[in-house]
Amino acid sequence: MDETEKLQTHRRGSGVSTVYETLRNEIIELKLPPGSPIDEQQLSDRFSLSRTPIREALVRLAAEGLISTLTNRATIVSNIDFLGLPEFFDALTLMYRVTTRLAAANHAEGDIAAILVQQKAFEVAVSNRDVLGMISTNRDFHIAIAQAGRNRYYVELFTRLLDEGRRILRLYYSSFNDVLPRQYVGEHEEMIQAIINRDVTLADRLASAHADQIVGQIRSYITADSRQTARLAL
Amino acid sequence: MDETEKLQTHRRGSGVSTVYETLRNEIIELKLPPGSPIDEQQLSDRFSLSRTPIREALVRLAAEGLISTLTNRATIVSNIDFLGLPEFFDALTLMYRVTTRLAAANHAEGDIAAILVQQKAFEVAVSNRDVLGMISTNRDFHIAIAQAGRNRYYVELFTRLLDEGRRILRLYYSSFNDVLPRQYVGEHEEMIQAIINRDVTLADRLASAHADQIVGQIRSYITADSRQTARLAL
DNA sequence: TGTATTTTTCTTGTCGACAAAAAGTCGGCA
DNA sequence: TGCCGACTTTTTGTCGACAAGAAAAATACA
Repeated sequence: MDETEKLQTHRRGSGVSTVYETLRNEIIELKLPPGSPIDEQQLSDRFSLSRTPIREALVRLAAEGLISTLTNRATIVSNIDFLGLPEFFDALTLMYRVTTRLAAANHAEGDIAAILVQQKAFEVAVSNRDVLGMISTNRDFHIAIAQAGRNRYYVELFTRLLDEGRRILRLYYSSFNDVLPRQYVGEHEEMIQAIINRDVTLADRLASAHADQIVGQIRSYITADSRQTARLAL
Repeated sequence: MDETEKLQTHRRGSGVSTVYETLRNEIIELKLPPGSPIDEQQLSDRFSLSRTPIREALVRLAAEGLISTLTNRATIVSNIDFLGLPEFFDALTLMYRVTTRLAAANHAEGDIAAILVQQKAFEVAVSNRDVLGMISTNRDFHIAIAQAGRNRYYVELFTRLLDEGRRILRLYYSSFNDVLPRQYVGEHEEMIQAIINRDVTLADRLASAHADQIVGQIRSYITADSRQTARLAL
């Protein structure tokens, strides 16, 4: 780490949040890969803070499941649990459906505009073939929808799931081609229209199909047979 | 607080968990009512610990939303958000359904036994007219079902929702009569049978009805018209 | 040379103290 | 008497240091 994070003095109380958010981002963006050890002393030097606020930030990350702390031993970035993937897909699909449904039912003044902003950003990322941008703008788009649904419990769980999804997708982002993302743009537009029309049933159906698409795509990445010798004639 | 919590020396690392769990229980059981201030110094004395581990426990509680911390100012037990109750009911109902469904689909060796243990405890609480016991054993029963469903995301959210529900119910526990709880015993038994038979559809329907019951009951408590002068002839 | 045991080192968990921020208090002034 | 500003007190956020536990290294022994 060659970057000296903050040289100027922090405002009292802002330290923990800064550390928390910075580490959170680095974990989700795989800048800190799963399994990598977290050294408190090192972070203390990096942020020019005592170990106490560092520790509080780590406790918050641990509560979110982003890091795992072995008592009295090391603390590491949580591994991606491939065995738990079916559970993950199930919950993700349910949240896609529920949030889109609720958005159609509950959206109010300004929600649509917020959703459109994110959709626009997603479109730009797609046309730029900016794969990492697609992953993160797609997340923002769906969170905007969730927020329009006005249920903080769903928003919170969905955010966690989408961020966990970002970690997984980052592993395979080189596998992205540009045909599926273009399809997503269209699906997003359909969902927005259904939400505007307050067509709950259609919103649900579209979200469900959309979720199946994404889950299917992730599945195909993971199970992709990358053996170069597979087609070898013997 | 006349209770001296722990006089003997703690095992290293066990301190935070102890404080966390103790406070968590006291918050959920309304022993620490919503809005009551949390004094770090006081807790430090009570648990015979430095303020550092106390603080880490508080950070965890804050991450769960059980306490609210005003930066540089006070930290208090979170208020029960009555305005957010519709969201709460919606999420609670969904989790009732999803967990019972999954339990019917995924339960394995030993799960049923664990569920029956909790159901037995609930029955005992009901026949003893132990209202507080009913509230907590009912929670344990449904968490046992959720665990049989094998989805950690749902288990986690459901646990949070049920515990938040315990706080609310405690406020009205004096309103409990013994007719509804007896009905719950029957409904629980039906749900168990559906799970054993792996009848997903029936499990879903029963859970849905059960959730409606409970939500309706809480609603009736909250909106109960307790004005003594209401029937006064004028 | 391989294994068991002790020693060292490193990291984490805990502590007491200090500093900053806010609330509360007191006195002055209109 | 009522309001405003400076001072005091209280509580939180941060710090540097120490102690315990575990891993790694070094040593002793078969």
